[in-house]
Amino acid sequence: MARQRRRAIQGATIRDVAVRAGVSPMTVSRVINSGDNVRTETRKLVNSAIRELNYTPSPAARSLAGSVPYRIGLLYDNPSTGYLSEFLLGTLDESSRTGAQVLVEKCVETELAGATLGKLLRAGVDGLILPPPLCESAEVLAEIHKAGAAAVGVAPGHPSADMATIRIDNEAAARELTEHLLGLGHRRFGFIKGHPNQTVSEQRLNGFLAALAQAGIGRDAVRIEQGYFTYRSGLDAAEKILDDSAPIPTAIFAANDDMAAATAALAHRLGYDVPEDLSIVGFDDQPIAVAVWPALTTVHQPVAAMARAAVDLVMDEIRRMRTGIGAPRQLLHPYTLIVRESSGPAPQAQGLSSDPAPRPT
Amino acid sequence: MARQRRRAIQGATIRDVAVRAGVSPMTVSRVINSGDNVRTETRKLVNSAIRELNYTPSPAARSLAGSVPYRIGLLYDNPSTGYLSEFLLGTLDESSRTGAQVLVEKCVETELAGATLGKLLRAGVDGLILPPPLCESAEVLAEIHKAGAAAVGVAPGHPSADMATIRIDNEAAARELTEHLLGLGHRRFGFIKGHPNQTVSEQRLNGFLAALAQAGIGRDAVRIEQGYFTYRSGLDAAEKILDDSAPIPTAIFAANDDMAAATAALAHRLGYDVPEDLSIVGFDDQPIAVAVWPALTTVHQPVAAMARAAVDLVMDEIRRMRTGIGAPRQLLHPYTLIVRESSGPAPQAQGLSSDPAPRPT
DNA sequence: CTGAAAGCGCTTACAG
DNA sequence: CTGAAAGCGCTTACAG
Repeated sequence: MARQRRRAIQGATIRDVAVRAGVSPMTVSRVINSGDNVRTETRKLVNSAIRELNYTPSPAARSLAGSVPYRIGLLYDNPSTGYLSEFLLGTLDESSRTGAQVLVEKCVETELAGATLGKLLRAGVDGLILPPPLCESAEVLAEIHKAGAAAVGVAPGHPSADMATIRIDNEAAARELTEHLLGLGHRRFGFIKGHPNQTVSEQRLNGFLAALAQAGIGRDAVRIEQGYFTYRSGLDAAEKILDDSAPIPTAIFAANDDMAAATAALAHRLGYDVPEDLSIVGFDDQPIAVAVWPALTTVHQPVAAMARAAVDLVMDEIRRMRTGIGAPRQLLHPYTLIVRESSGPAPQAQGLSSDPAPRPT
Repeated sequence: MARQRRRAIQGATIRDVAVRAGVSPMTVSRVINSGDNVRTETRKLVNSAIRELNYTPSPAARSLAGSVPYRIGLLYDNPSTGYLSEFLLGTLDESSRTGAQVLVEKCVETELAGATLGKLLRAGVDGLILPPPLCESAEVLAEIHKAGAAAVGVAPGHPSADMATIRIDNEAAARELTEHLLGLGHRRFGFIKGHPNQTVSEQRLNGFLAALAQAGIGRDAVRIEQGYFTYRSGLDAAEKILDDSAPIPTAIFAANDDMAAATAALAHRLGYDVPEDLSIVGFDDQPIAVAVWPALTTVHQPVAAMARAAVDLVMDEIRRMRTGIGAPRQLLHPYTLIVRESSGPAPQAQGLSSDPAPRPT
């Protein structure tokens, strides 16, 4: 009779919550799943019991009991491995915590996004997480909408009426980073743009230009080149800026860290000291930012946290699609300016330098 | 009464196997877990029933019934982001499939591995997955052993009596890659070693040297430099090889792709054509191998598959630790030689070239 | 809107 | 060496 079973080391179970809230386990189940068919008052009671007990449903039990599990698709399209690894870190963390099942699929070519997406949908995916640049692919979004699946876009340019989004304020961040450079006395700039298929590229440029405009610096003191977020493209763009300009800028703002790292590498090759002769700043705070020397001044984008939020949000969205109530949520995450060694006082910082740094050989 | 429950889409259950074998589910459970306390004949019966029904135990049910859920820790120490992202991809995939809970923790400094590990153990982790180089950290392994936790080492140098391991045959792969170069007529080589804290570095070198020895090529035709698996270290090593050698080698084997990519970049900078003047090969087949131009000839290491196997294996190990029966499993995964554009016929391949490529400027 | 019953597939703890 | 019973934490399918 007295079968002793060591109590799971875990924490509270659905029964504990039920007892605490004075309802049946069934009602708790309803609250954590759809929230539907439960009186508002009851739901509140249950929710606070959940919070007090710090209850998390057991994924194993859930999946065993045969609830249609939350099947989430993560469709990605060749972002940098630095971004991807941090994104996956956050996803793994949160999916483990919540017991969500995540199917990952790489979209080999953007043109094939539709096919890859179809594969996920056929696998029974209820919702999708779309990191950049897929979050802005009209084709992908249309397909998802058609299939009636939930979606969360990570780092799109703008909030959306059709899907939940998680973003940072790229324009404000770029402005702040530029103000940092202005504060160091820089007055002649280079800017390497991001890939044109992402709105954030434009926003980072806009923030940069806004800061310059506010400081009264004319467009003739700025050399802008197109990049595509890759190291290679950064190298090409930096080459154009550093080879053709006379005098060269005293600071270059690259729209991401990969391109900033490439710019630093090229600057060294050309014999410039960073930041003595040339300050360089990036964006994103990816691993490469501290892997290079000097470490890059940049804007930290909380990629892992955004991925964690995406997992939660897509589960919310799946529930929302099932109940049909509410609108997709739009989250704004905080960014942080990270000042490291790649930015320093402008050379001859007596205002508008008329004495450009000599071009070494 | 007639409660219809949709039968799990899955396949056979433990009961199906029991019926087929004419035993109770309990006996089947014994067979799949320890194999102990079961008559040899009975075990055979059960095993063939398992095979015929293609039965796989449900991880969710196991974890639920076992009351102690499988909590797995993934401790990593700063591998390349390319490796990490692929590793996480595999981990996410398999943990999602099996319902295992994975806690990921980055080990900021190798010296602090103990502390980070303690954190995971306190969080109730039953088993650990250790990607390189932690799989070879004596301190970490001792700590795990002391805590009585299960462990799986991914890509250590050798099988281990104390933990399960998943490896590829690095020496054979390096030999095969070198034979590819020999087949192209190369007779003067450079080799960039991997980080000395990993046995695989040594094994890749050994495989390389073994192939040369077999081809009757003396050590004087080989220039070996130390690298540390990073792009930066590859640059430094390549510089030594290409700056100081006269004549330069016609082929350079870098112990991973990052260093091979760096070598290619330096070669271009110095005005050499790859593979016209110089063939370059890497190892691992990470994303950077196809991101650079020319794409790298390399050895594909199935990192994602190894990570998936690690998740399964650590669950096996956790069960094994609980039952105390059996020995840790040692898995060997297949590698694949991938020939791309960075390797080609040796210049003036009329045997031992006495007419070295001119050094361009 | 809410709950009692049955069951998901497996294991632990007993009893032979 | 083997099995019947109870239970892991949750959900589905009913019944109110």
